[in-house]
Amino acid sequence: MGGFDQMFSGTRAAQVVGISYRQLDYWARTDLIRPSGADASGSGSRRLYTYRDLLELKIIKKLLDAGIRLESVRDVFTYLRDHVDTDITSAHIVINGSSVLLCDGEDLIDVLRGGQGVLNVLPLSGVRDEVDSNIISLQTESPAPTQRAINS
Amino acid sequence: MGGFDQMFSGTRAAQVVGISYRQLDYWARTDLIRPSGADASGSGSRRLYTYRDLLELKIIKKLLDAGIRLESVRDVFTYLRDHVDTDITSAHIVINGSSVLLCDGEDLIDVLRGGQGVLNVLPLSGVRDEVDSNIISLQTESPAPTQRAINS
DNA sequence: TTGCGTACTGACAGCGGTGTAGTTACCTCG
DNA sequence: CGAGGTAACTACACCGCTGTCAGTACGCAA
Repeated sequence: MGGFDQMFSGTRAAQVVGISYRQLDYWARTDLIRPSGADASGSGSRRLYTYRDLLELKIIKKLLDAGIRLESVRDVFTYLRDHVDTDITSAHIVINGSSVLLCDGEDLIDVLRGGQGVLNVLPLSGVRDEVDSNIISLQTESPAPTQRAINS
Repeated sequence: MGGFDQMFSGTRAAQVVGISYRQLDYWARTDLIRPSGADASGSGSRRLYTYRDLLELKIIKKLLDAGIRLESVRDVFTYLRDHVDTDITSAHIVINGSSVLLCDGEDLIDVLRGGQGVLNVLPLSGVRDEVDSNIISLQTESPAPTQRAINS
């Protein structure tokens, strides 16, 4: 799947990730996740989301589906962006109160064993697969317009 | 700590657990957790919470503190009460979507390794300790009234 | 350039959860 | 029994999030 250079409109991004446009809009307006390709610039303009944006959107959705409050998800992403530079598709995200780790293997088990509070553990193994799969199936159902590399 | 036969008023229960009375009241009214000793029967009446109620309240608080939505916590407790009979102070609560497990040791690691969605893991090791400790310290600050076995 | 499609925008409603404050009535003590 | 303290009750406000709908204006194809 060589979708790294693809750009996705707001509408398409919401479809791929499986959220409502309203949610996407609200998250962008309230700075949870803004489109990296192009931000909105008024009525009728187009947001452009990168492939990496879509992965992040999917992670947010998974956390919400797991019952995490959006307000907590905000804290998680703020922390992640300030402290974690590595590729977000590796391993597991482990949320321990206000700290967030990326770990796997024995590290993961250590964290688990050492915990006193609630841990939220999100395996990232399926995130990319699901996004890729949705990009393809939606492309089949409603192909992108003529212009290259824009999914809208 | 031989508090198993103790009864706690609503006010005291909220103090011990570290929540507002408003929260406790709302949770009781909306059936998240009702007092097992005695339910409210009108203005001026007294709720009575058992020690086990306090443990459950504490678990709820810990889940909320971890950013879990109250609505999700409701689902967890509904499931727990329907499916899990064992002593709730053992091991770890593992929430996997809409299913909830109590497990520890290798079971815990198996669940973790097999997961595709987000897991919420709550170690129960400290719950009893914290509740006990708070019962004692609050008893010292503001002792129970003369009537025996009622903490109010 | 024009016209159409539609993405963004703004407004408002509804819901859940929590805080605040006043009222009612129970409970306990003297 | 009566009085006082206070727990339960009720009302309402506020906030965050999500859904719905109508208006505005951008973007693209002809």
